Amino acid sequence: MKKTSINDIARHLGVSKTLVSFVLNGRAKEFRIGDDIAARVLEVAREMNYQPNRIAQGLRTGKTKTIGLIIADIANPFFGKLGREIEQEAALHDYHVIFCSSDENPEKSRAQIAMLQQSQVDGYIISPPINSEEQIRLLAKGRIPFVLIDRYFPEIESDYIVVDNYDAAYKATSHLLAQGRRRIANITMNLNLVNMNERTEGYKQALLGHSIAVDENLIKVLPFSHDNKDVTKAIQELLGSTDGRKADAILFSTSKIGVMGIECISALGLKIPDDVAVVSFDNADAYKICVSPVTVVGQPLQEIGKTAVQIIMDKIEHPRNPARFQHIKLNTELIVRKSCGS
Amino acid sequence: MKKTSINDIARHLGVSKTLVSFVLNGRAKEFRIGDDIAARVLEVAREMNYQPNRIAQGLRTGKTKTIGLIIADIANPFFGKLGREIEQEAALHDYHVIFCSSDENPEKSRAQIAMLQQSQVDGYIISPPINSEEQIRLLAKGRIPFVLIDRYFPEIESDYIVVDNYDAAYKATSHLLAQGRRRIANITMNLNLVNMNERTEGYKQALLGHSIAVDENLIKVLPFSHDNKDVTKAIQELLGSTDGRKADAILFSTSKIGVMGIECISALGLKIPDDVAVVSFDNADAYKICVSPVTVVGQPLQEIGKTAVQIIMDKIEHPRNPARFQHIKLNTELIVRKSCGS
DNA sequence: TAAATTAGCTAAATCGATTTAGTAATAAAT
DNA sequence: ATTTATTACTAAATCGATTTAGCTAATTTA
Repeated sequence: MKKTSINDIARHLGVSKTLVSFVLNGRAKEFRIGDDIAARVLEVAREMNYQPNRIAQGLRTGKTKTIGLIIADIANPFFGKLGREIEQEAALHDYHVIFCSSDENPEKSRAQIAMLQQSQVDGYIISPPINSEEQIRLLAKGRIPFVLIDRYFPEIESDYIVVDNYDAAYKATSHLLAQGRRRIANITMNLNLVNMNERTEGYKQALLGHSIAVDENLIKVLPFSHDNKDVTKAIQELLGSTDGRKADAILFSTSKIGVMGIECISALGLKIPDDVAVVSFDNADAYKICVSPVTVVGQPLQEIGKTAVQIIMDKIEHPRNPARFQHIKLNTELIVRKSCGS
Repeated sequence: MKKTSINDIARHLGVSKTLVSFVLNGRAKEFRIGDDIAARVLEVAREMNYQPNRIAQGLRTGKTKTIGLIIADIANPFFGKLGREIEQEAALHDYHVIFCSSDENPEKSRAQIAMLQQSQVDGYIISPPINSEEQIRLLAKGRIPFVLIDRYFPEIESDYIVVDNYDAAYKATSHLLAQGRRRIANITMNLNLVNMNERTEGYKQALLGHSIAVDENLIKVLPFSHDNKDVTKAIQELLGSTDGRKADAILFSTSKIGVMGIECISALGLKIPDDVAVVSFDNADAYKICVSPVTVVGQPLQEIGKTAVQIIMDKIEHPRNPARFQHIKLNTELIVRKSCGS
């Protein structure tokens, strides 16, 4: 049972495949195809269950109706939710998306971009790992539409959609200060990532704004591919000593770190918020049912995803020369729960 | 800066594109291409940064090196993790994957399958919604490789990979019984899904096996697209009355329901495990940092994902006629934490 | 009535690869 | 010296669409 092609329909009706193509593309009027034969084509196409071959269309038109998405890890709910929004918005434009998890590894992302290029995707949405500047620059040269999300490279001209990380961390830290916390720690990861860096900057400025000196010992930067051990060590150093703990509050810069961190805090037998207050980036499900539900910085995932797709679509449909780049910075929302005291 | 094609290389070297194709496919020896010219081709290909056009290859060879994945929701960590495993294993075979979230909606899944067919994917991995039997049957007729995961249709001949849901629920329920619980409830969703049905069957048989009658009032079947309200209602009915609660334990059949459920339990001011013991399917992150960490039924996601891809690859590479179908049933692991008492 | 226009359709090129069938030149065998 | 093999390569068909250029017959205009 081979698939029906445009040729099969043409042969079946004794007309040219040109005619069939015109009709199926809804351009019958434009090319003065007779009403009766046009109707017959549609009818036969349905009868024979004709499905256009997108690969063939793609070869001829240069459009695959596919966008490539590179994120750190689709198993991470933050990216999962983002991916879902992107998939949904893309579907509205009759596009589908190839998901690639880079693990924040520039070598992986390089290989993934290459593969997506070979597959002739029409556009890319990328959350670029550090040290992937060169790949991105190359992409830009290739004139293939792309948007960066979550982070960006200040030195590269491109479209990007991010949240106001500085402001978000500033708000979160201020909230902790307002609850009377003074020795506020920050656990984050590789500060070469702009977004992480901005978060820590916002945290520092909030402290300074309230006339509190920044104590570098309270800032724990985890190695890139962190795991439970790294988090445990950081928490130990901040809260471990029995006589007077170093910190009375922690700002987690990602939910992956935060979830592990809270696990450690519980393991140490400490209570949130009594022994230590907690705020985290990203509104993970886990935070809702936590020992004491965690106050978080919520990101507008739907808007990020939707806008990213829309920018890509716009670039695909209206290739501008020279390009004008959109730099979109969205606001976050501090969702107050119980982890900072009442 | 247009992309380099095989023709460009051929022209540049004054040879035929046939020769170039042979060399680039590593079939130089096979077709007796001279060593020197073969070396030159490779050299020039690198210099000109040649990237094969997979779309063109796909059209000619009929292989797109793409597999389509249809799951309920990529934002759901269960499917996110599964998707990640599938992506990873596929990459090993130089395949990539198009993700589609069906929301358990058969109409969506139908449209997604159609789109994937048009895109000529080489194979499908599908977690089929209820009432999608007809689509699956059609796929089977089309001779395109596919595997079902998480659930299957007993009446359709196909490959599938599932876990032993009956056994998993039996073990989980037995564990609750062993902790002295007697009024054990089950909150699940649409029982037309085989996997959900098997879970509830395992639950019932465990009760009967311990000479406890099944009380249908303790089994709450949530509507298909359930949300917080549905869960709240179920929990209310089970635990709401102040005088003597109906249930002293709950088995949640999915983590999505379970996480919401625990939120409700907390909202009612009840304590786990003192007021009610809890076991849930799926080892969600949230369960690790819960008020009292939740005992769960862990599924072998890596094995499911890996095996699914391997079966698809095998079918793509060795199209068998007549087909022989693999029915794989994997074991689960009961991960005991604190939510059932000590 | 001849020229110009329009309606309705088709042939063939094209996208970028793969693959079959073949050719020309040289070397080996008879 | 002729036939046969072998070596090194190429022309052209093909996959399934889109699209340009053009053709014929009927109709309108001059």
